[in-house]
Amino acid sequence: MMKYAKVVIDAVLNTNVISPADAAWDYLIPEDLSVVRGSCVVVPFGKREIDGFVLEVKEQTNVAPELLKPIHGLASDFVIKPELLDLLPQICAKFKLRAIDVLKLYIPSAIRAGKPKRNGKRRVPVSMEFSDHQVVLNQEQQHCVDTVLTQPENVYLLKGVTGSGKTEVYMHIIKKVLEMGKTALVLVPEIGLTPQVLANFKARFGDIVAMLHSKLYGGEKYDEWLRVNQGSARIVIGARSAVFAPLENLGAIIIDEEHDGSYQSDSNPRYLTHDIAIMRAKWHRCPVILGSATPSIQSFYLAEHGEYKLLELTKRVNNVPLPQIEIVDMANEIRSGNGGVFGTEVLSELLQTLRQGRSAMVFLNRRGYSQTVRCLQCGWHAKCDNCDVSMVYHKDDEQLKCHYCAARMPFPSRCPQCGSTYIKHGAMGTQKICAEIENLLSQAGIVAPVLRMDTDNTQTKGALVKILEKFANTSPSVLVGTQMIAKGHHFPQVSLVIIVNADGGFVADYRSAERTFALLTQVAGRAGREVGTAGKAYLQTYMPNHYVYKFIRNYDYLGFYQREIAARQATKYPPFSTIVRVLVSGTVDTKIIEVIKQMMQPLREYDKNQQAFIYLGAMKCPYGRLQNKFRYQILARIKQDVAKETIDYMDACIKKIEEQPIARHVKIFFEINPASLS
DNA sequence: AGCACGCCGACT
DNA sequence: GTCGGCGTGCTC
Repeated sequence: MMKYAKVVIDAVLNTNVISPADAAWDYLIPEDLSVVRGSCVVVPFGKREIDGFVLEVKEQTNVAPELLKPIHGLASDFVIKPELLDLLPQICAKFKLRAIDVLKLYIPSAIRAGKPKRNGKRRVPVSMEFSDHQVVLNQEQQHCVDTVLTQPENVYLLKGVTGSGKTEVYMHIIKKVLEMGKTALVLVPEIGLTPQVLANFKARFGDIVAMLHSKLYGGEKYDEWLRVNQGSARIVIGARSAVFAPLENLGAIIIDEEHDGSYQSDSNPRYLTHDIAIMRAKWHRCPVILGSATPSIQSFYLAEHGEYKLLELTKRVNNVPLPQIEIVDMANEIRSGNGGVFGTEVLSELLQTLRQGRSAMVFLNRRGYSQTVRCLQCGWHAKCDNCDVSMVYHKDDEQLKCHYCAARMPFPSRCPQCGSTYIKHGAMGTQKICAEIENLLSQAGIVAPVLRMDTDNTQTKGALVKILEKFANTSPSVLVGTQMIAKGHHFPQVSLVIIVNADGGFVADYRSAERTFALLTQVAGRAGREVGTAGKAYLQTYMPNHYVYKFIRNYDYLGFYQREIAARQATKYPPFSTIVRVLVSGTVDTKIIEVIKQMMQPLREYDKNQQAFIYLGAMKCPYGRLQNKFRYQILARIKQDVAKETIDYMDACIKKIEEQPIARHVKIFFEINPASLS
C-alpha cells in the first residue's frame, strides 16, 4: 500500500494562487524510509530541497500522481511528541502564527542540525551530592502544596513576598509529581543570569534535572534537549522557549516570577508563555503554578475572577524584615544645591554602610555610558543611518553604537555638522556612575571595589558569574548594574540598595506603572536578606508624589492593584480590552502605506456595524525605520466582549492581503497585547 | 524564497 | 533588432 505524508514546509510563500502560507504539501513516502507523524523530513520543492515536518501519514491523496515527489530523507531522527502536534492548531489560532514557525519551536534548528562536532566541556553543572533534604514547610506553604496536589486541574497564582519560600513550595510539588512517575517543567526568567536556581534544583533532585535556554552552547543544548526528549531528564528548568520542551507525562508546570516581561516573546513567532503552559497543562490534566511577589495585573485580575486560583504566602520564612524604603526627591536635592548622583542622605548612608564593612548595590535603568550624544553648539545629535534611533556612547571602545543594528562609529572629537568641540553625552549610564562612585569613595578615603554589571560586560560566558563571585567575596564592595542585578541573586552582606533614577521605567505605555512596581520592589528586596540585619533601600525620583512609589514604599501590592485596575477599567485598557498591533514593514514605503490602507478600509467598515473598537488608528512606528526597512503599524483597542471575533476578522483581512501581489513587498506582523510598540 | 516566463523601454 | 528590468505564476 502506497503511503503519503502531509508535510508543512519551511519556505515562506507569497503567491496569489492558493493561500499557501500554511498549506501542507503531500509527498510519497519511500518504502525504505521510516516516516511517521511528527518526523522532520527533507523534501524536494521546485528546484530546491527544504526541510519540513510531517503532520500526518495517510494512505490516500488528492494530488495528481504525476505531481507527487518522494520525500528525500530525514532532517533529524527526532520526532515531535503527539501532544505538541495536537496543540499545534490551537497555538496557531490563539496567536495567529504559521504552523511552520511553531513547528520550528518544537524542535529548534540547533537540535535538528544534529550534535555539533566541536563539543567541548560540559558547562551545565553536574549535580553535587544530593539525596533527602528535609525542609519542613510552614503551614501556609504546606497548604499550597496540598491544594495543588489535590486539585491538579487548576491554574494557580501563587503570590508570596520575597523570601516567603515559593521555591520550597515548587520543590515539594515536584517531589510528589516525580513520585507519581510524572515530569515537571519549571520556567524562570533569564535563567542564564541565575545559575543558582539550577544549582538548587540539581542539589535537590540530581541528574534528572535538565536546563534549557538559548545561551547554552550548541553541544550543551543538544545534550540537554536529548536527555529531556528520551525521558532521562524528568525536570526541566528553562527560559521562555523551554515551554515547548519535549517532556512527556507532565505533572506540573511552574512559571516563576510570572509577571516578568521575558515570558512574552517580542520577536517572531510572538507568543505568551502562560497561554502555552496552560494549553499543555490542560492536555496533561496537570496544574500550572504562576508564582510572583508582584503578580501581573492581568494574572491577578484573572485570579480575582476565579479563572486562576489564588494561593498566598504572607510570612517570610526566616522572619527577616523587609527593607525600609525611602523616597528621595531629587528635584529638592538640586534646589538645595546638590547636583550629584546621590541625594545627601543617600550618599552619607552609602559611605557609612561601606565603613561598617557592608556592601551596597546601585541600580540603574540604562545601559551604555550616556543615552544621547549631542553638539551643544548646533544641536546635532548622533543618529543611526539605518534606524531612526539615537546612537549610544560606549566608553570601553570610545564608540557610538546603535542598539538596534550593528552600526558603529567612533566618538567624534568634533561635531560632524559644525566642527565644534562642544559634544556632550546626556543621561548617566552604568559606566559613568561607576566612575562617579569611585571618585566619591576616594574623596572619603574608603577602599572598596566598584563592580559593574550590565549587558555590555556580561556577554561572554562566565563573565557574569565572575562579577557576582567577586561581589559576594569582597566586603565591602559596590555593585552597579542594570535590570539584571535585580534577578534572584542572594547576597547576605548587602544592606543598602540605591535606585539612582526610579523614573527610568516610565515610558508612554499603559503597563509602565505595573513594571515599575514589580522591578523596584524586587530591587529593593535585595537589601538586608541576612537574619538580624535591617536593610535599607533608597528610591531617587523626580516624581516623589507618584502613587506607584507610595505603594512600593508600603509593600502594598493590593493597594497598587486596586488603583491600577480601576484606572484600566476607566480608560478601557487590558484586561478590559485587547490591544492588537499590525506591523507592516518593507523597503518601499509607498507599498507599505498601500497595504495599511487596504487593511484599514474593511476595518472601518466592520466597525460601523459592530462598534468593536475603542480605538483604531494607523501610524508610522515610533522607530519609523529599522535596519533600512520602513515600519508602519495599525493599532486597535478592541472591546473585550467582542475581542475574539474581531481579532479573527483582522486576521482574515491580513490573509486576504497576503494573497495579493502587493504582499510581495511587505512583511506583516500580527501581535496581541504587544509588549512594546516601538 | 527562488526560478521561469513574458512584456516593455533603451541602447551597442 | 536584443538586453534586461520587474510583475506574475508556481512549487506536492
